[in-house]
Amino acid sequence: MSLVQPSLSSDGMKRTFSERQEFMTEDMPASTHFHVVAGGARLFKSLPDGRRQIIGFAHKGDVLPAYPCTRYHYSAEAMRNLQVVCVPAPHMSRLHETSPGACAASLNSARQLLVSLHNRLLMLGRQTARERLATFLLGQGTRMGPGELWPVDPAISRADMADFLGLTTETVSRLLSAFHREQLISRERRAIHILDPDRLRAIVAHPE
Amino acid sequence: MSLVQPSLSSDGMKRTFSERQEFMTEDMPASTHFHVVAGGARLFKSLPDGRRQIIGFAHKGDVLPAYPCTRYHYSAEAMRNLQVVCVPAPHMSRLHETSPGACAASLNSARQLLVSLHNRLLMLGRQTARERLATFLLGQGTRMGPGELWPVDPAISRADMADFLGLTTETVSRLLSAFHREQLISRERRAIHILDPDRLRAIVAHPE
DNA sequence: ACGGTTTTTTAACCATTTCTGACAGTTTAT
DNA sequence: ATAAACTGTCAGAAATGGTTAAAAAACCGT
Repeated sequence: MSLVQPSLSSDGMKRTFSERQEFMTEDMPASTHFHVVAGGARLFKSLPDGRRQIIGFAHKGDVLPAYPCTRYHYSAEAMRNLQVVCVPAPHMSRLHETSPGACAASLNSARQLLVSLHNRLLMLGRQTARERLATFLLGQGTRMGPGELWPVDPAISRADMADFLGLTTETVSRLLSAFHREQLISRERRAIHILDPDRLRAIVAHPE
Repeated sequence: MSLVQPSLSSDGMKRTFSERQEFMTEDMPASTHFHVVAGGARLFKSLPDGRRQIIGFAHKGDVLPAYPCTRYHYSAEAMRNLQVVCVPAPHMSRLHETSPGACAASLNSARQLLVSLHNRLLMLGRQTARERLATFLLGQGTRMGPGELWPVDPAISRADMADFLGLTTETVSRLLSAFHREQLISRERRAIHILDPDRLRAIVAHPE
């Protein structure tokens, strides 16, 4: 999600969380940054009645910063096993004050995030369900690098996709079936593989 | 939108744009940052078929940064008359390298933006039209400060609201009428005033 | 391998929101 | 002053996506 900052791993407390463990919640005092060392996490916000929006996924190398607030403003939950290094907020602040490079790296990472969030605003506000899912699949596919048949992380459930895309699980399921019928993807168990990235890209660019 | 950085106004070229002038486009090389001195701007992304999503509005004091990309990734258009100071990207980079304070200020501003964008993801992905409009009105109202009867900037058209909220002008129009019937807001010409912020907040928190 | 639980898929139906088109009110141009 | 253009409002038809319900598939512990 953000840029790698290897210097962080050296100090700070290492912690491990198991599947589904919520290690950061919206009302928790924001005292430490989390640097993901292994595994993944889903980041989300919820409404009082249970509606959930996934903000993004964090992977190895990403940093979940304690934003300039007294409390975190989203929650984070471990996917698979998760290893993080906790960096105390004051420690990070000191680093930013003394090392311009570190601060610039954080700024760069924050701005990368802004760019991707702007794209997601457009997606959630103006794209159809079909376009959103195609975008999502392509985005996930590129994460894994080319030549690997474009798999989607099997730890991401239909409910996760729905909460990421602002849809319901039923709609996601329906569209995946449609994509399968159209030979755009293949499905075996939970695993999804992209068969025809070009036609998926065409869906994103100009809807039918 | 972002935090004020008064040091920027001192140098850099001052430019003025008139109503509706698009001074920044998605495919333009990102060579300068814009520091808003007076007036306002709408920031948006568009799809090839014309669908538009407003990313946000920029007001006096806000900085529109050239993100770490070769091109801007959204467009910006003047509302009313707009005065900006253009700060060349290399100049800003140098400032960030030499002054840790300046870099920290930019980082802080970027992170503030991230927080508000996360909230907007939740809004666009999971809230109803009614909740979105109530949220928007309250957000606009607080901009102006309390005690002023909570006006909404009349330069923001129905189409702007729709493109900000991921709705159509008709839906916005209908909901404004509904809010008016329910005595939540008053309307005279284009001007909107919030009459009952508490009940609007109730709509945001728990829908009916 | 078995039984129970959870997740995913499918289908029928429904609702919110969009789309289309018409009209009224305002502003701008002639 | 009148016409033209734009913006906002309203109403009905259409559609996308949500809701509900149930079956099928996958998963898990024993």
